[in-house]
Amino acid sequence: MSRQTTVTITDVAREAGVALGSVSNAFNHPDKVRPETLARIREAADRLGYAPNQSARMLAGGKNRLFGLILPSLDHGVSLQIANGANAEARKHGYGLLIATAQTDEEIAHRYRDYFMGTQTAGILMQPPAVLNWQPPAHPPRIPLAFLDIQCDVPGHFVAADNFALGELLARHAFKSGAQRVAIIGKPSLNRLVLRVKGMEHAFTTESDCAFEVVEEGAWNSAHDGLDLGRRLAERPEDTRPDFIIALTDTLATGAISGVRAAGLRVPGDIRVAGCDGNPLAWTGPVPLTTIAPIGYELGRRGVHQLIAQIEEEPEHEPENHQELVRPFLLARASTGMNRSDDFADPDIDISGYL
Amino acid sequence: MSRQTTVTITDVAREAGVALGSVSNAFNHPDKVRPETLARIREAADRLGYAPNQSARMLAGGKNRLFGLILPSLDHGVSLQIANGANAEARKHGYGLLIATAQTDEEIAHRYRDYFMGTQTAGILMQPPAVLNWQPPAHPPRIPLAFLDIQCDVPGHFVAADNFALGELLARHAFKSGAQRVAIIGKPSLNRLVLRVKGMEHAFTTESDCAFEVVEEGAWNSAHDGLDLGRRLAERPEDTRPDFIIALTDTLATGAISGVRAAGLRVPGDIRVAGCDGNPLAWTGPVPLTTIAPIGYELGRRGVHQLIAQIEEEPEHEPENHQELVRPFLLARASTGMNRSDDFADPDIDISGYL
DNA sequence: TTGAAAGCGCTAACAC
DNA sequence: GTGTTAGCGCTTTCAA
Repeated sequence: MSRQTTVTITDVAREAGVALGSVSNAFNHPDKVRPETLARIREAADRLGYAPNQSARMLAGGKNRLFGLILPSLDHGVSLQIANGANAEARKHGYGLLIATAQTDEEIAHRYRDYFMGTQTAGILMQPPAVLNWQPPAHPPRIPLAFLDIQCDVPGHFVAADNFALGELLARHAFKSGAQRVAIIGKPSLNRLVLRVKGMEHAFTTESDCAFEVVEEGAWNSAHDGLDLGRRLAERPEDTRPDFIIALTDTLATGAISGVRAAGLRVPGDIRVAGCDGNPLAWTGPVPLTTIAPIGYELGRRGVHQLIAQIEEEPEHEPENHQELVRPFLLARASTGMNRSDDFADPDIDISGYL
Repeated sequence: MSRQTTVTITDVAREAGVALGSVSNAFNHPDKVRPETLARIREAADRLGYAPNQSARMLAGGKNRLFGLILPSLDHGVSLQIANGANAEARKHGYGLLIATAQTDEEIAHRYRDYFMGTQTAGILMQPPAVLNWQPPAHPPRIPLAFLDIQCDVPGHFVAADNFALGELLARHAFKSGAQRVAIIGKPSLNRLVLRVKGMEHAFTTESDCAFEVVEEGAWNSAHDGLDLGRRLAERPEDTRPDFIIALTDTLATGAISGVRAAGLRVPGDIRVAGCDGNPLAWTGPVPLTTIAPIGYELGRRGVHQLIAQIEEEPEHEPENHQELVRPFLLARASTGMNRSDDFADPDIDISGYL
């Protein structure tokens, strides 16, 4: 038996000896079917291996308790955290989550977006690719939509870390831990990096008399460039050498630590080093890195909230800007001397807890 | 304008002043439409913000160049690798990939499976949850289906690391590096762990006269239990103390290294330690860990191959068992003394390359 | 409670 | 090439 390609609702109805409509009710409004009939229908469905054709369901007007999440990749720390946060929160509210990765290819991202829209997904979450001055599509979306990990002031829904506050936080950590000369390294080639730098500059100039410089060099996400920068800074004569390095990303920071040590200096003994983006993937170096607590999970959670809010609220007459900012927290560890660097695997850097 | 809920193909046809069928052709068989008409249609579609209703498309008989991937979670090293491998391979063959995580909940996994089947997904890939004696569902699938990270001999398609060979590989590494007394630690509570142990036992007994014992204690994936075991083994009197520890998982191994060091012994100086499952998430300890090269990416790739093969081949009359085994490779690093443990962030443990 | 019938938006086959 | 039409499988009225 069952060498047939497709089992339809009609087959189940025939098998159970009831009308088609009753089978539909059995699945969608079980309370409207007499229990005994319901049992017979379920049993018939099982025997036949019936799985409803979702396309037909949706077409006929069903709602889909499913969100779509479009990520540029799945190997970057934040994306993974977003996926897990969004998944947990969606589940909590009775929704499922489908994740797609677009490999930073706009064309592919569009295709997934159209697919999700075209299958009556309840909402779409999207982390835009890491490009400077990214802008959301002009067309107002036809279904709930929110963008993650991006600060933006055009109409739409956006969730991101408060990168300005994040910059301030790290700057304060630097001068409170006694830094005299701070070097901020990394090219601010993304809006969020620019905001971090602004936050740092603001805190340094208004709250301290600590000297600082911005070394705008190297790719924003290259451990190799970090190593190079770290070494060069460490090799400066002692009177111009920074005693604290803030790297705009953790990857850069990890590289910088290696660079400083390659130049024969100690971290945090001679130079303290901090990262900026709570990226557990970069936490594999010999010194546990001070950085921001990973925030992606929270971004994912809040994104789902935004979606649910859009579903429940009246649609807006005038599209407005909804920017939600998540407050960052510092993770003070050995690389800035705020925590012992012991011999054991530091439980703080069991990264699996952060993914 | 466009305050309308849905834009249909009819709207586009009217807007472009052509018949409905031409719009359909414009999207699905552009070559069947006069270029000038095509341009007019595309422009109208754009202006209206038209996105085809995928449900209707599928219902009407379209094929979906999309695979579904169901994972127990996204925080375990292998799952992430699978996702990336499957994604890359799918893309290469012109398919998309939708990823869902079931949180080890069979019920939810079923729901995603039914969803994928019900949306005419071209095929489904599934990594079963980590339970002993897992078995695939009895119903022969109606669409291409393959299971990843599992060795199984019932009818169906399965892809996994060759865990027996993996065990042999590690055992050989141990006795070739001069081990006299080996302790294998971890409870073999999953089929794949059992196979690893069998492989080790086989290699030890047939190829060496090295003494070995299996310490079946602790959860299979707990760094804490690893620490405990490592410490206890290190605290044994020198004549019964192992000089080589093979942990059944990397998480256990990382813990064990800390345990050995906590007991005042050195790794690899006094005791060498190796892991077993190429899980980059566990590579955060102070000593780079010898283990198997991460294999998940390859599992994902091969899984997609299996799916494509099923799509292209004739359906089988008699369902057969197709078990594909991926050959494991050793990643020899400092924890077994096969590689220098230098001061810098070891490029080998830049885990992002393995995810 | 149940059964019959009207579409949902689209594709493909057909006639023009 | 272009336009017309018959379903795809299901949900949801509406009568019975």
